[in-house]
Amino acid sequence: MVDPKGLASTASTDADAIDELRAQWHRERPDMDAASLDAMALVGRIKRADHLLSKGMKPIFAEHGLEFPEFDVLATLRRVGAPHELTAGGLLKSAMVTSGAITNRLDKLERKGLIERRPDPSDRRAIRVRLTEAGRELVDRAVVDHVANEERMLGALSAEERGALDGALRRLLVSLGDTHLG
Amino acid sequence: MVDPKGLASTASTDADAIDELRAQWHRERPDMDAASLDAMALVGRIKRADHLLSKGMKPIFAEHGLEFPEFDVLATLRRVGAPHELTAGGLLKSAMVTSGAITNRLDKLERKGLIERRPDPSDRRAIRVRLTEAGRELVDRAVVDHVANEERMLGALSAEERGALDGALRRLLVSLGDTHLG
DNA sequence: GTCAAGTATCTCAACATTGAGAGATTGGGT
DNA sequence: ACCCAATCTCTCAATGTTGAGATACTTGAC
Repeated sequence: MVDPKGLASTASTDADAIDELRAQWHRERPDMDAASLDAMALVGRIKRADHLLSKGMKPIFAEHGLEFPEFDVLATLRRVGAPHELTAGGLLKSAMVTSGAITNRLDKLERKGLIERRPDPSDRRAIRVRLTEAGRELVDRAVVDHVANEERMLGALSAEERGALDGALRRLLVSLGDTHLG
Repeated sequence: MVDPKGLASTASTDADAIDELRAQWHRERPDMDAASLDAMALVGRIKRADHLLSKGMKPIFAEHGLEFPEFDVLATLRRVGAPHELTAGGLLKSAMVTSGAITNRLDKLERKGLIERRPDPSDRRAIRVRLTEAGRELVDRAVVDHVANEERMLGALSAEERGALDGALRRLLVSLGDTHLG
């Protein structure tokens, strides 16, 4: 078992699944240098963290009769402010999915009466998607439970650790060009 | 526009899409406290980082005729070492997907001649999945390009930043119980 | 030994997404 | 005015995943 971070004497640093993965690659492919393995480990940790956090969110959304894709649309409409309206294209870019996925999400939400579609008065190719009263009430309730759950899942990290993590991720995102929602 | 990190005077810190999202929520729901918004932002950054990194990996896998799910299985078998063999259950736990997904992945890889399924001699419920020679050669080639690409995508971060990010993510993962691959 | 509970894999329907493409509309250049 | 490229949304087949259930086998308690 390698100790890539040189922290064997630091009792507070426990190993995670990715340390195991890195050690396996190091044993099997000793030709890969440390920087490569570190990159692989970091990307792997981001993926696994996303996976576990997403899994932990599901039950909260389910309590409100939603799944993440639906909540994502409702929350996007909610946070742009009254009249809680965007075009399908605006939603698409914010959600980072393709147009087919947005059509599907809107169909589901429309059937539930949480959003309405109306023609865009200034561009007849576009539609305007708007939260219904029921939709606004639901997302306003759901978001409170959702963020409380997120805080709970991050509970093991101190404010300093969260700040460091957040700052480094912001720099990564900026470098990947993720500078705008729409 | 809020400045949640108090870094307005630090010219080197650019805003990303999540800063925009946070500002929108702050304006629309001033009742949500800073810690809640910070948690939402951090989780959002992890999700967006995963999404962008995953998207950036696709073309590399495609160059080798693979998609991520297939590469994931091949890489898991490769890194356990000779004879590059695991049960379907072992693969399932490492990949964090359900049994149906693993069956599907193995079917595809078997059709391509990259893995073989044989009965487990010591447990007749189980199957042993093994890299073929073609599978081992392919994954050994693909992994080199893959990690080079990962390094490239992380290129904007200094070694110190990567270390801080990695360390904080490890602590998060450990706190979420992600301590073993299998 | 027998039986119940647990485990390993596969099957299958439901669902979300992608990616290519169609249809309608817009807008700039000529 | 006209055209052509770009834009906006929807459609649809293909793909991958989940989650429940079926089947076969193993294990431990009695």
